[in-house]
Amino acid sequence: MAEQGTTTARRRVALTREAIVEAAIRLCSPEGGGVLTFSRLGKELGADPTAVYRHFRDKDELILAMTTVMVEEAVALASVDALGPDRWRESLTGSARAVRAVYLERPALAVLAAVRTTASDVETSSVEQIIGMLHGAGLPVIEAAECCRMLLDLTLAMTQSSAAFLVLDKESQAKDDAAWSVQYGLLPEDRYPLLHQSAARLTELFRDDAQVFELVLSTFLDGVALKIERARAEQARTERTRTEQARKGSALG
Amino acid sequence: MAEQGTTTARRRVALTREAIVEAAIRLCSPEGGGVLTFSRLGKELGADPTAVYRHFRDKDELILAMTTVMVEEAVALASVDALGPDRWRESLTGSARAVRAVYLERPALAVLAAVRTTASDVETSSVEQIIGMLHGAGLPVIEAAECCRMLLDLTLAMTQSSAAFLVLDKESQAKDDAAWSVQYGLLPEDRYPLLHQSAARLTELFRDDAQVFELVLSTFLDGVALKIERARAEQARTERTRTEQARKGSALG
DNA sequence: ACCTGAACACCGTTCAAGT
DNA sequence: ACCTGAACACCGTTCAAGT
Repeated sequence: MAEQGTTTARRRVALTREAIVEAAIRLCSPEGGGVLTFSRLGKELGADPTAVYRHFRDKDELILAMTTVMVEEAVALASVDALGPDRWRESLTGSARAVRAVYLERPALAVLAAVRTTASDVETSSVEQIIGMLHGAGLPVIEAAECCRMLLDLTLAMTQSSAAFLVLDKESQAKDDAAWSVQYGLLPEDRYPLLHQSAARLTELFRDDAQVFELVLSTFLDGVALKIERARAEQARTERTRTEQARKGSALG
Repeated sequence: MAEQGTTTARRRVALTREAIVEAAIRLCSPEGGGVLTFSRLGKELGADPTAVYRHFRDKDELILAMTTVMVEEAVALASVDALGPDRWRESLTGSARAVRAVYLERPALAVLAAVRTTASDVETSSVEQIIGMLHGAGLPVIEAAECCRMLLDLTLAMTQSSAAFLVLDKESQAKDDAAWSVQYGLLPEDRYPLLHQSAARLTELFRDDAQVFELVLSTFLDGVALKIERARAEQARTERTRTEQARKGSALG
């Protein structure tokens, strides 16, 4: 009998920063309703909506704290399979998928969080780890850092875009969906022969943006692989030159 | 003396769909204030805020109309330099940059528009054109369509992300900026040697997300180039086989 | 037929008052 | 020290009333 009262409000929880953040994150998941307002948050906590202001300066500060928690969860999930430099591709793919999955569990938060920076320790060491992996694979440090940042931006941006669609009310979602289906179904073959030919695939991709993300990720990583190959070739070339010069030097000396 | 009255409201315009959309788009640009509300829109039109409801069912319908206009502008700008299949890379780069530029001129609209679909004719023919170019470069039609969709999603997602930051109030922007600078400046070298080494570059990339976009775009297109090479090689292989079989057939016949 | 203005529900936020 | 509840400014939207 931990519960008391007959209201629809959730169990009364001690109002701490952590309890508030936890409740707020819960509200952002589809099961929690997918909307974050002070009114709903107050009900979830069994307290007055404005009580939250005793622990957070404003909504922005609350969102920042929520984001930190979510990022830490994503990083923990992502770095589980931190494989060696020879398997950088699988590692990066796994990390990107983990971030996306954790974010899409709370679309309403993902939309709010994607822009904001959270300077958490665990995130920092994860970035260091990724740079190390790419560097170990053959990329100069600066270039490795660039690739890490690109992957992060790319993943967050596309995830946020998916989240934004999930947050739309059902009506708008249906409107968008219908627009695509109808449009691609009615394309005149003589004016748009190629679109007509690929309409089925394009409709499929629209319905499932996880697939688009996988394709983009794979294509992007192909580009990274190319950078690594080039870097290795360059390194091999300079080493060969150095060896030759050394040989020449010893021959002359 | 076209102007009259002493209010801060703009010139009184005949209330048509086009006039409303034009005014609304203007409000979304930084010069226009960068915020779209019915109140501000009414003032801009010199009419009662609720007068807009005589021409648009709700705000969503207005945003859809605004998005259509902006997309058409972007497409017009993007297809100016539609070069041949041999220069697909420059064409796609130009298109992506054009879309990004047009969207970032009205960050407040970009944020609202990025998810919504607008089935405009001019957009359709632009997509057909891009698929044709990639197909001409050697990609099978379906794969060309996939690449087109990937590029579009990628560009819109990253552009929307940049727009979301521009829409943040100055205070939050400064907070984010400070967070990055401080964090990367204070990283202990012994724990984060690689991050310490690339801190300057990472800070630069954070400050200038146009640069990140260019890098991602280039890396992604490297991946597309690889797909094209593979497709060409595959095609050459099957053609050779067919020729050999034809030769064998004629030798046997 | 089109525009106006009062009204409503909802949002984030403030502040004086309670315990 | 922490929570409550009335109040405020602002938002999108509705609707009866004007012309």
